[in-house]
Amino acid sequence: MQIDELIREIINFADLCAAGSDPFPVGLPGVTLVRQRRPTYVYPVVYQPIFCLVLQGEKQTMLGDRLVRFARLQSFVVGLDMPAKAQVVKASPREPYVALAVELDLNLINELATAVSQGALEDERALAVQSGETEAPLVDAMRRMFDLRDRHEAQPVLFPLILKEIHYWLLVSEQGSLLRQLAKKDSHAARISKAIAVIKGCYSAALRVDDLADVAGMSVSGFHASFREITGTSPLQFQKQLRLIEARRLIKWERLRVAEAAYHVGYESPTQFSREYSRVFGVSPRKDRTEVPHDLAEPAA
Amino acid sequence: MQIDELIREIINFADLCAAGSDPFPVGLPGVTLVRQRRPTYVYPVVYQPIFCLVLQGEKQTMLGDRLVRFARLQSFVVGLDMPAKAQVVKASPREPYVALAVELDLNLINELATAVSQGALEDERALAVQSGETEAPLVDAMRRMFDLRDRHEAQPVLFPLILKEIHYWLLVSEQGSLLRQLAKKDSHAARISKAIAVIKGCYSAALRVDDLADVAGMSVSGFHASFREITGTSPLQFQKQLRLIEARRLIKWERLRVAEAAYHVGYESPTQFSREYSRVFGVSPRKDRTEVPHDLAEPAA
DNA sequence: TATTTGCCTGCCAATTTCTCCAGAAAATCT
DNA sequence: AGATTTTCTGGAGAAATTGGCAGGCAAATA
Repeated sequence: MQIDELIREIINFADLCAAGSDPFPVGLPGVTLVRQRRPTYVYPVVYQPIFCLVLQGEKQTMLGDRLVRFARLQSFVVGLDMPAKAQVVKASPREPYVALAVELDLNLINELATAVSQGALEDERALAVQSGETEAPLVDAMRRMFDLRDRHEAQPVLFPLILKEIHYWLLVSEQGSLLRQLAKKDSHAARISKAIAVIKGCYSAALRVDDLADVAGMSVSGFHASFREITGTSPLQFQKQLRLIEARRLIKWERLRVAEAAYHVGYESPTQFSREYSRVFGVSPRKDRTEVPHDLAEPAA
Repeated sequence: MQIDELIREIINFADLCAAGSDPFPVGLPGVTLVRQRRPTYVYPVVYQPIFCLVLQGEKQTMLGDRLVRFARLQSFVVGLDMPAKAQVVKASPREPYVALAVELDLNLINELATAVSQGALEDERALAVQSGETEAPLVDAMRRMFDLRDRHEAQPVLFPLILKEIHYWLLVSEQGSLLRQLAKKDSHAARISKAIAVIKGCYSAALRVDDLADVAGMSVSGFHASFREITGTSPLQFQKQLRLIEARRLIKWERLRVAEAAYHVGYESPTQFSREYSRVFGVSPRKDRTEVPHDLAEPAA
């Protein structure tokens, strides 16, 4: 079966590039391969719009109050920039967690959507992260895309085509509900997306929820409800996550002092910053700064 | 008249067991006798499905915004787990408030309902607590049930029969509208009942009304409306009552510290907890903890 | 006497609940 | 079928709840 072929192929490739655990590029723009030899702790991430096909092992992510789990041949589609918590739950050196991811291009989605949507689209429940079994044509397209990685002469021509094809299949797949919504002007999803862009754009600035609702063109309460429905969190929590994740980066990798990091991401009181930091990461910022940065991979609890 | 007989009999019995004011068992499972020698303050209770026949004195209960009053030979039927406020308003040492109560078994109700409902049931207005004059066969059945209390040899055979009979009469009585509705799958009452089960099951967890509505299979606004119609209160108030009543128990009887009690019943901020507690009980939690627990019975205001 | 601890109160912004209403859908009647 | 009534849904907006924080008080502790 082609699928097993793809899996074997990719896993071999991953073994060769034993570069480590962080996602690493495969030679195609926007395409990355993720591999983990061990279950990990829960770690916070910021997703971008992405399509990720799990080939081996299992992973779960938490969006606010929601928990989704992905196993072999399942996949997830993220349609929005989203902070989340992820955890690889099944992985071993013999059988590591392996997944192939492609960044999505929302412009491309919009473009395709106009061509696709004849029938009036139903209002489906659209979540920021959709998951489920991967439809066969998608797996196949991913395989063909992956095969392009060292056909340098073919890439410039074929890669855009396959990318477009993947976007198409996603758009019409079951998991594509959010993408379809996003393409629809004035849908809730599209409005929330606009608001999220604002939050991301200035996450270190003081944020007034009223203004966001305004940007989205919704009532404050309606905005809250939709926001939660789609992202699984409230606007403020969303922003807080972004802030803290960035702060952590500043602290662990840029070695900023705690207070500096706090101010940098928009906190006015280092006290408050410290409290929230500890609550989210389980470690105080001071500690994170002191300790040597280490690999994500850890024996699972 | 047989009724007077029953009353005299029970009152005598109650005098014998001068155990005090709390409801006390009469030797039949699920059957209790309530006696109060004095009017009481308003006190919060959590009803279970129950049928309660008032024999002497008067009592009133408040469900949210509704006030119902029960006097001699009136009775009330509670079909749902319901927090409420009760108050004995007419009682004296010479003529105490006396009532006989039987817990109801909703499974039994369902069972009987299928046997009973030939005619398509009308949609009647169904309230969580129904009250009114007690129909004669019911009083009679209650009398016969009460007489079983010391016929230990007859109990195993006759008690289930009488219980069933009582359920039957309730189901067809005027006060049985809620019971009839509950038995009907997909009725509003049945849906709300499901939601209430959820609330009760985890009243100390963060609860989202959207989800409750989901459980009930109704729109949020429809859910609100139905919930209020049946219970006389809103979902949040309902949950809050449960929380605070439990918290009060923890504070007065288990002697938990205020903050602990707050966390225990699901508040994340003792501040807020304290505020609400005072509002509902008229006394700050601190005070309730400090003061010696005392009897419910107090001279009425 | 000074400090600490536990709690209450007021204030603020965020979040959620809840009412109300218009339009859609379903049921009922003609 | 078509008309009418009833019921339901979804959304806006007002109102309430919530949690955080600062200030204060009073009892317990040092």
